[in-house]
Amino acid sequence: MKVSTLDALLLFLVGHKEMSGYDIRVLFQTTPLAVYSDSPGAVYPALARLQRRGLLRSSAEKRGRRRRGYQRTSTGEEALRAWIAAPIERDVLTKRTPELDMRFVITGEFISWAEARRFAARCEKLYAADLKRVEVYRDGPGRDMGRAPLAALELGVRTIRTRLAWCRDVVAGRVLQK
Amino acid sequence: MKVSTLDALLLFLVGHKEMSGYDIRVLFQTTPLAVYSDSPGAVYPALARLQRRGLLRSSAEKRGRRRRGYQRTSTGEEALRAWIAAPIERDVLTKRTPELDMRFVITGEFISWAEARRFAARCEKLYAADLKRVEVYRDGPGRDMGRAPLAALELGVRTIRTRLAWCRDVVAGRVLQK
DNA sequence: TCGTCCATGTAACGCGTTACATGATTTG
DNA sequence: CAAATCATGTAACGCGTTACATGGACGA
Repeated sequence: MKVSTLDALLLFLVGHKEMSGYDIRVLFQTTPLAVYSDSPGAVYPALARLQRRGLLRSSAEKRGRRRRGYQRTSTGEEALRAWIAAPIERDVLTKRTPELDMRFVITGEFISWAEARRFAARCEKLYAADLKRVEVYRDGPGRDMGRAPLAALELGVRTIRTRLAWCRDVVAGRVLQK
Repeated sequence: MKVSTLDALLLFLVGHKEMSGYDIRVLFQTTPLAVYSDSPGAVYPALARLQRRGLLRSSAEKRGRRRRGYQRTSTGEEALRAWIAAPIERDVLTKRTPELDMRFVITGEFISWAEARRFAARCEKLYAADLKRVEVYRDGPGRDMGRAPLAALELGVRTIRTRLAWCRDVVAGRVLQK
């Protein structure tokens, strides 16, 4: 059962503690980690889709209140575990980093910190390869670029270095010291 | 005349040198700077839309060949200049960085390197403010987060620091030395 | 009861994705 | 001429965006 990143995030949040669409919207407005839209047109349909697919279940009405609380089903848990265990696609590394970060967080909270470290270790290897590739491009076909593209490429290199170093620090347990 | 980031990139590319949809697809496949999809279902409709809006013009058929070469119209140039001159939205800084990088490159190539530096200077100020905001969050409500979210937040901080330092280097002319 | 939050939803629209369908040109 | 490659397009689908609609809860 394949799910999107937003789906996975919703499955994670709702399983951790019963939540309503409104709760999620508030959460998305107030924490800097959630990169997702808090607009009703994004959240409510996403929840409804997950319910229709059987990954979520909703307590229709609690105490006569008109508030819809969602919980994760066992099928939903399977889907979430599958999402966490999926291989890391290359383009996620540099082009969809928020997705990668989200996955790290969910892995750490839903599975274990140790598993999150293993995830970081895998990313480290991929970033190391990626860094080489970009540097090769910069020193090869990148030669005849203008100043602005070259500078942007340099930013790309630095960004990968930053993320690579962070992975190493997570693996080595150096990341929460300071 | 409002245009998307992809629109702006197409307007830039096509004005620099007459290009076909296929040329653009090949470019998107081979350069690491272009974050955009090279799928025909993305490129051709985008070009067609721009032509329908009068921002691009196409030489129907060159020498009986069935290749559609696009050029920028004067309206298209206006739209591109407007896109470059637009204010920098906050969420672009951290949530849609490829867009920001693209804008830096286009500014440098289409206007001037000096203008690109001014753009970097504006980003620098915004990043400095952003860094403070995220650090405040980390030391405030971020206190009661788990290890993984905290580590992700740390990555966020480092990423902003990297981009901030890059902006400073661009402004100071230190970015292409080494 | 009137306004103001809380809370959920829906409709129109744009756009990207995947997949398929061609036509034209080159190469063997 | 057949096969590969160049080059353009379209159709179905999913999903996010903006904007609007609704309806209960609660205080003044």
